[in-house]
Amino acid sequence: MAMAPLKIGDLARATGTKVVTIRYYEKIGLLAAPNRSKANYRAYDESALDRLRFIRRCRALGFPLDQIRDLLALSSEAEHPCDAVDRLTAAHLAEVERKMDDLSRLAAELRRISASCKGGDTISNCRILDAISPD
Amino acid sequence: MAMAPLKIGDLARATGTKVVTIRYYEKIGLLAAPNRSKANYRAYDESALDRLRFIRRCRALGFPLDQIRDLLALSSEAEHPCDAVDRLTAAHLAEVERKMDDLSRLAAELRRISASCKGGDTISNCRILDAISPD
DNA sequence: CTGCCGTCTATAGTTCCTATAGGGTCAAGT
DNA sequence: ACTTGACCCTATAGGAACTATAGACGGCAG
Repeated sequence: MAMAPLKIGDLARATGTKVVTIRYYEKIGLLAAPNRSKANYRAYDESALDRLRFIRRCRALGFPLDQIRDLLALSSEAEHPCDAVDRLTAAHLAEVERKMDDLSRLAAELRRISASCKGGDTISNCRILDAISPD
Repeated sequence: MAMAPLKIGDLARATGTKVVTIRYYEKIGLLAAPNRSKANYRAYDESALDRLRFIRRCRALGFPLDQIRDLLALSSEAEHPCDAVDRLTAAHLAEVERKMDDLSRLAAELRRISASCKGGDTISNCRILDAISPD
């Protein structure tokens, strides 16, 4: 037995996405057009929820929609040729690791600022510009 | 003695930014308008390079320009009132930590895909959708 | 001194949303 | 049955953050 289908607003609330944004993703083919209810309302199932959640989190991490399309393709085409998958995952993995490095440096600096703030009532030496890949 | 000033193209190459984007950042006040050479070329110094590098990395991490403005303000105004700094850093830190979590889940899944790929010549079960905060 | 590349300003187009207008649907209350 | 309010629909316009293009000048290598 299937669960009660989700309306677009339910999906929006569950993922922190605006309703219009969901319709936009459908229009550009990132989300499949779902079945419609009698009243012509979009009726989603759980898999749409997973997919949308993934898209939104990737967006928040700075991935453009094209790259997200790539990543999603990895999940839906089981018979991908292996070398293509490898190239794609390796490239994305490298980027993800770079981002994690940058974030951890930024986090460290934010913590430092916050700590130096606890002492007095102003801060005086902020090295936030050095925080990310001083390279 | 000062270094030879950087032209806009040098800055672009050094930071992986398009020349037009740098001019755009200047126009919206994110980057200060630099001195000009005799030929009316923009002449940058090292500090512009640091600042631009920071901006670009933050953008790649999904921070909007407004938040980047905040972060940069933390570095330039030494006499920030402490409670405001604290609120700002705490909010950014929480977001940074969330992003790191998501990225590490994504990295793990990308590694898993890559590993399962090494064995055969196609992949069959991809759980990339579960990769980010299965929540 | 002639290419050719880099810079300049200014404007139009692209991506990824976001807001608004104008209208239909539905469950609850009266 | 009727209305009120929260939801849904399509369609279009606007905003943020670029990106591409046009048209003109600067500068330096051959």
